[in-house]
Amino acid sequence: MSTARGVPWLDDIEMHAWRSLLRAHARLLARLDADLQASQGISVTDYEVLVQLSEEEGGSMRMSELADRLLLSPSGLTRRLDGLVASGMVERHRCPTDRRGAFAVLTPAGHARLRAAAPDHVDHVRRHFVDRLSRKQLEALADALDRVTFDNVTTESSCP
Amino acid sequence: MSTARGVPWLDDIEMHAWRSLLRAHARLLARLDADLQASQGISVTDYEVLVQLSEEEGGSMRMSELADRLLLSPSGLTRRLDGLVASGMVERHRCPTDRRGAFAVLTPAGHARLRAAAPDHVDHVRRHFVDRLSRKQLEALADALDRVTFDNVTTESSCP
DNA sequence: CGGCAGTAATTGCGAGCGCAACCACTAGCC
DNA sequence: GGCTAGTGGTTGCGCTCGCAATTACTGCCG
Repeated sequence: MSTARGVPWLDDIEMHAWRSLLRAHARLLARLDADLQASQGISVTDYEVLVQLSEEEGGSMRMSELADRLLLSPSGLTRRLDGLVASGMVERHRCPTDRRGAFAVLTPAGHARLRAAAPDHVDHVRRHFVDRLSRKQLEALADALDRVTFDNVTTESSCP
Repeated sequence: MSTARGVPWLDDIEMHAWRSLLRAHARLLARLDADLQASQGISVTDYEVLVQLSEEEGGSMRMSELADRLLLSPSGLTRRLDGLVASGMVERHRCPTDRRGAFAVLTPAGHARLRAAAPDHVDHVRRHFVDRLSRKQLEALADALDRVTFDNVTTESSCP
């Protein structure tokens, strides 16, 4: 069976894979967010900011770089950082060599908050995701999903 | 290496699988939404409503049932339907046997809109997702993701 | 029958995010 | 040097969504 344009419809297996991806993502994120909020009073998105910064030398990263890693738009990051700055976990520093630019810098308080929350979050991710899959399944999952992501950057590539 | 609570940290493979899931979902949805919006002027979320209704006998479904299938909260669905009703693709019908309830019903115009958009959307899903994976990979993906979803319903289950 | 707990859908409100417009600044070209 | 194109980050605005409160109704128990 084909669509009007000759494209074959999705069969059961294809549809199943597609819907499973949507469902797994939605439920997993909702669950992890609820769990971390309940046990540590911090959202997963804020937590991810702290993680990214902590992985960088000096706990410091350019805004644009940080936005890329968090899959966030520049404006989204600006406002997310506002909250973290307000609660003293991150500071903004002007870039000395390019005065347009700014760094997000992890404060000692932010680092402490991350260290306090990390064990719980890792535990949640294990319980709801990692520990439900075998080693081979994890590798296969990552491989398949990377194949999907590859070349799916949002940059327009319309060459007729 | 373990966290303070004795939970082992995620190793490279575990972390890779986890981040790949987040990235694949984010990029894929952004891409499909942009593509369908560009080619058919309809959002993927609106499209999904039409799909769910069309799969039901008479193109009609209870609000709560529809919300579940779309992974949407009741209030979210109410407002999403407002838009579709305003553009004439869906109607609300009161339930005759239970006057609290309502049905969302696909109109002929909504059905036509769906038929017009479906080939394009299926094509996009194929190009960015399904056709990038082998049959075995699709099955493995669905299986792994279902294992993650299983029992991850948002219902609280806190029994000490 | 009368009251009351439970349920279906909607509405008020606020959080989070992206796009487009907007500074502030850099860099290249004359 | 001065002008212009381009870049990094922030702000105005609007959209989507979830939670909590609300409305309208059902169904049960006395």
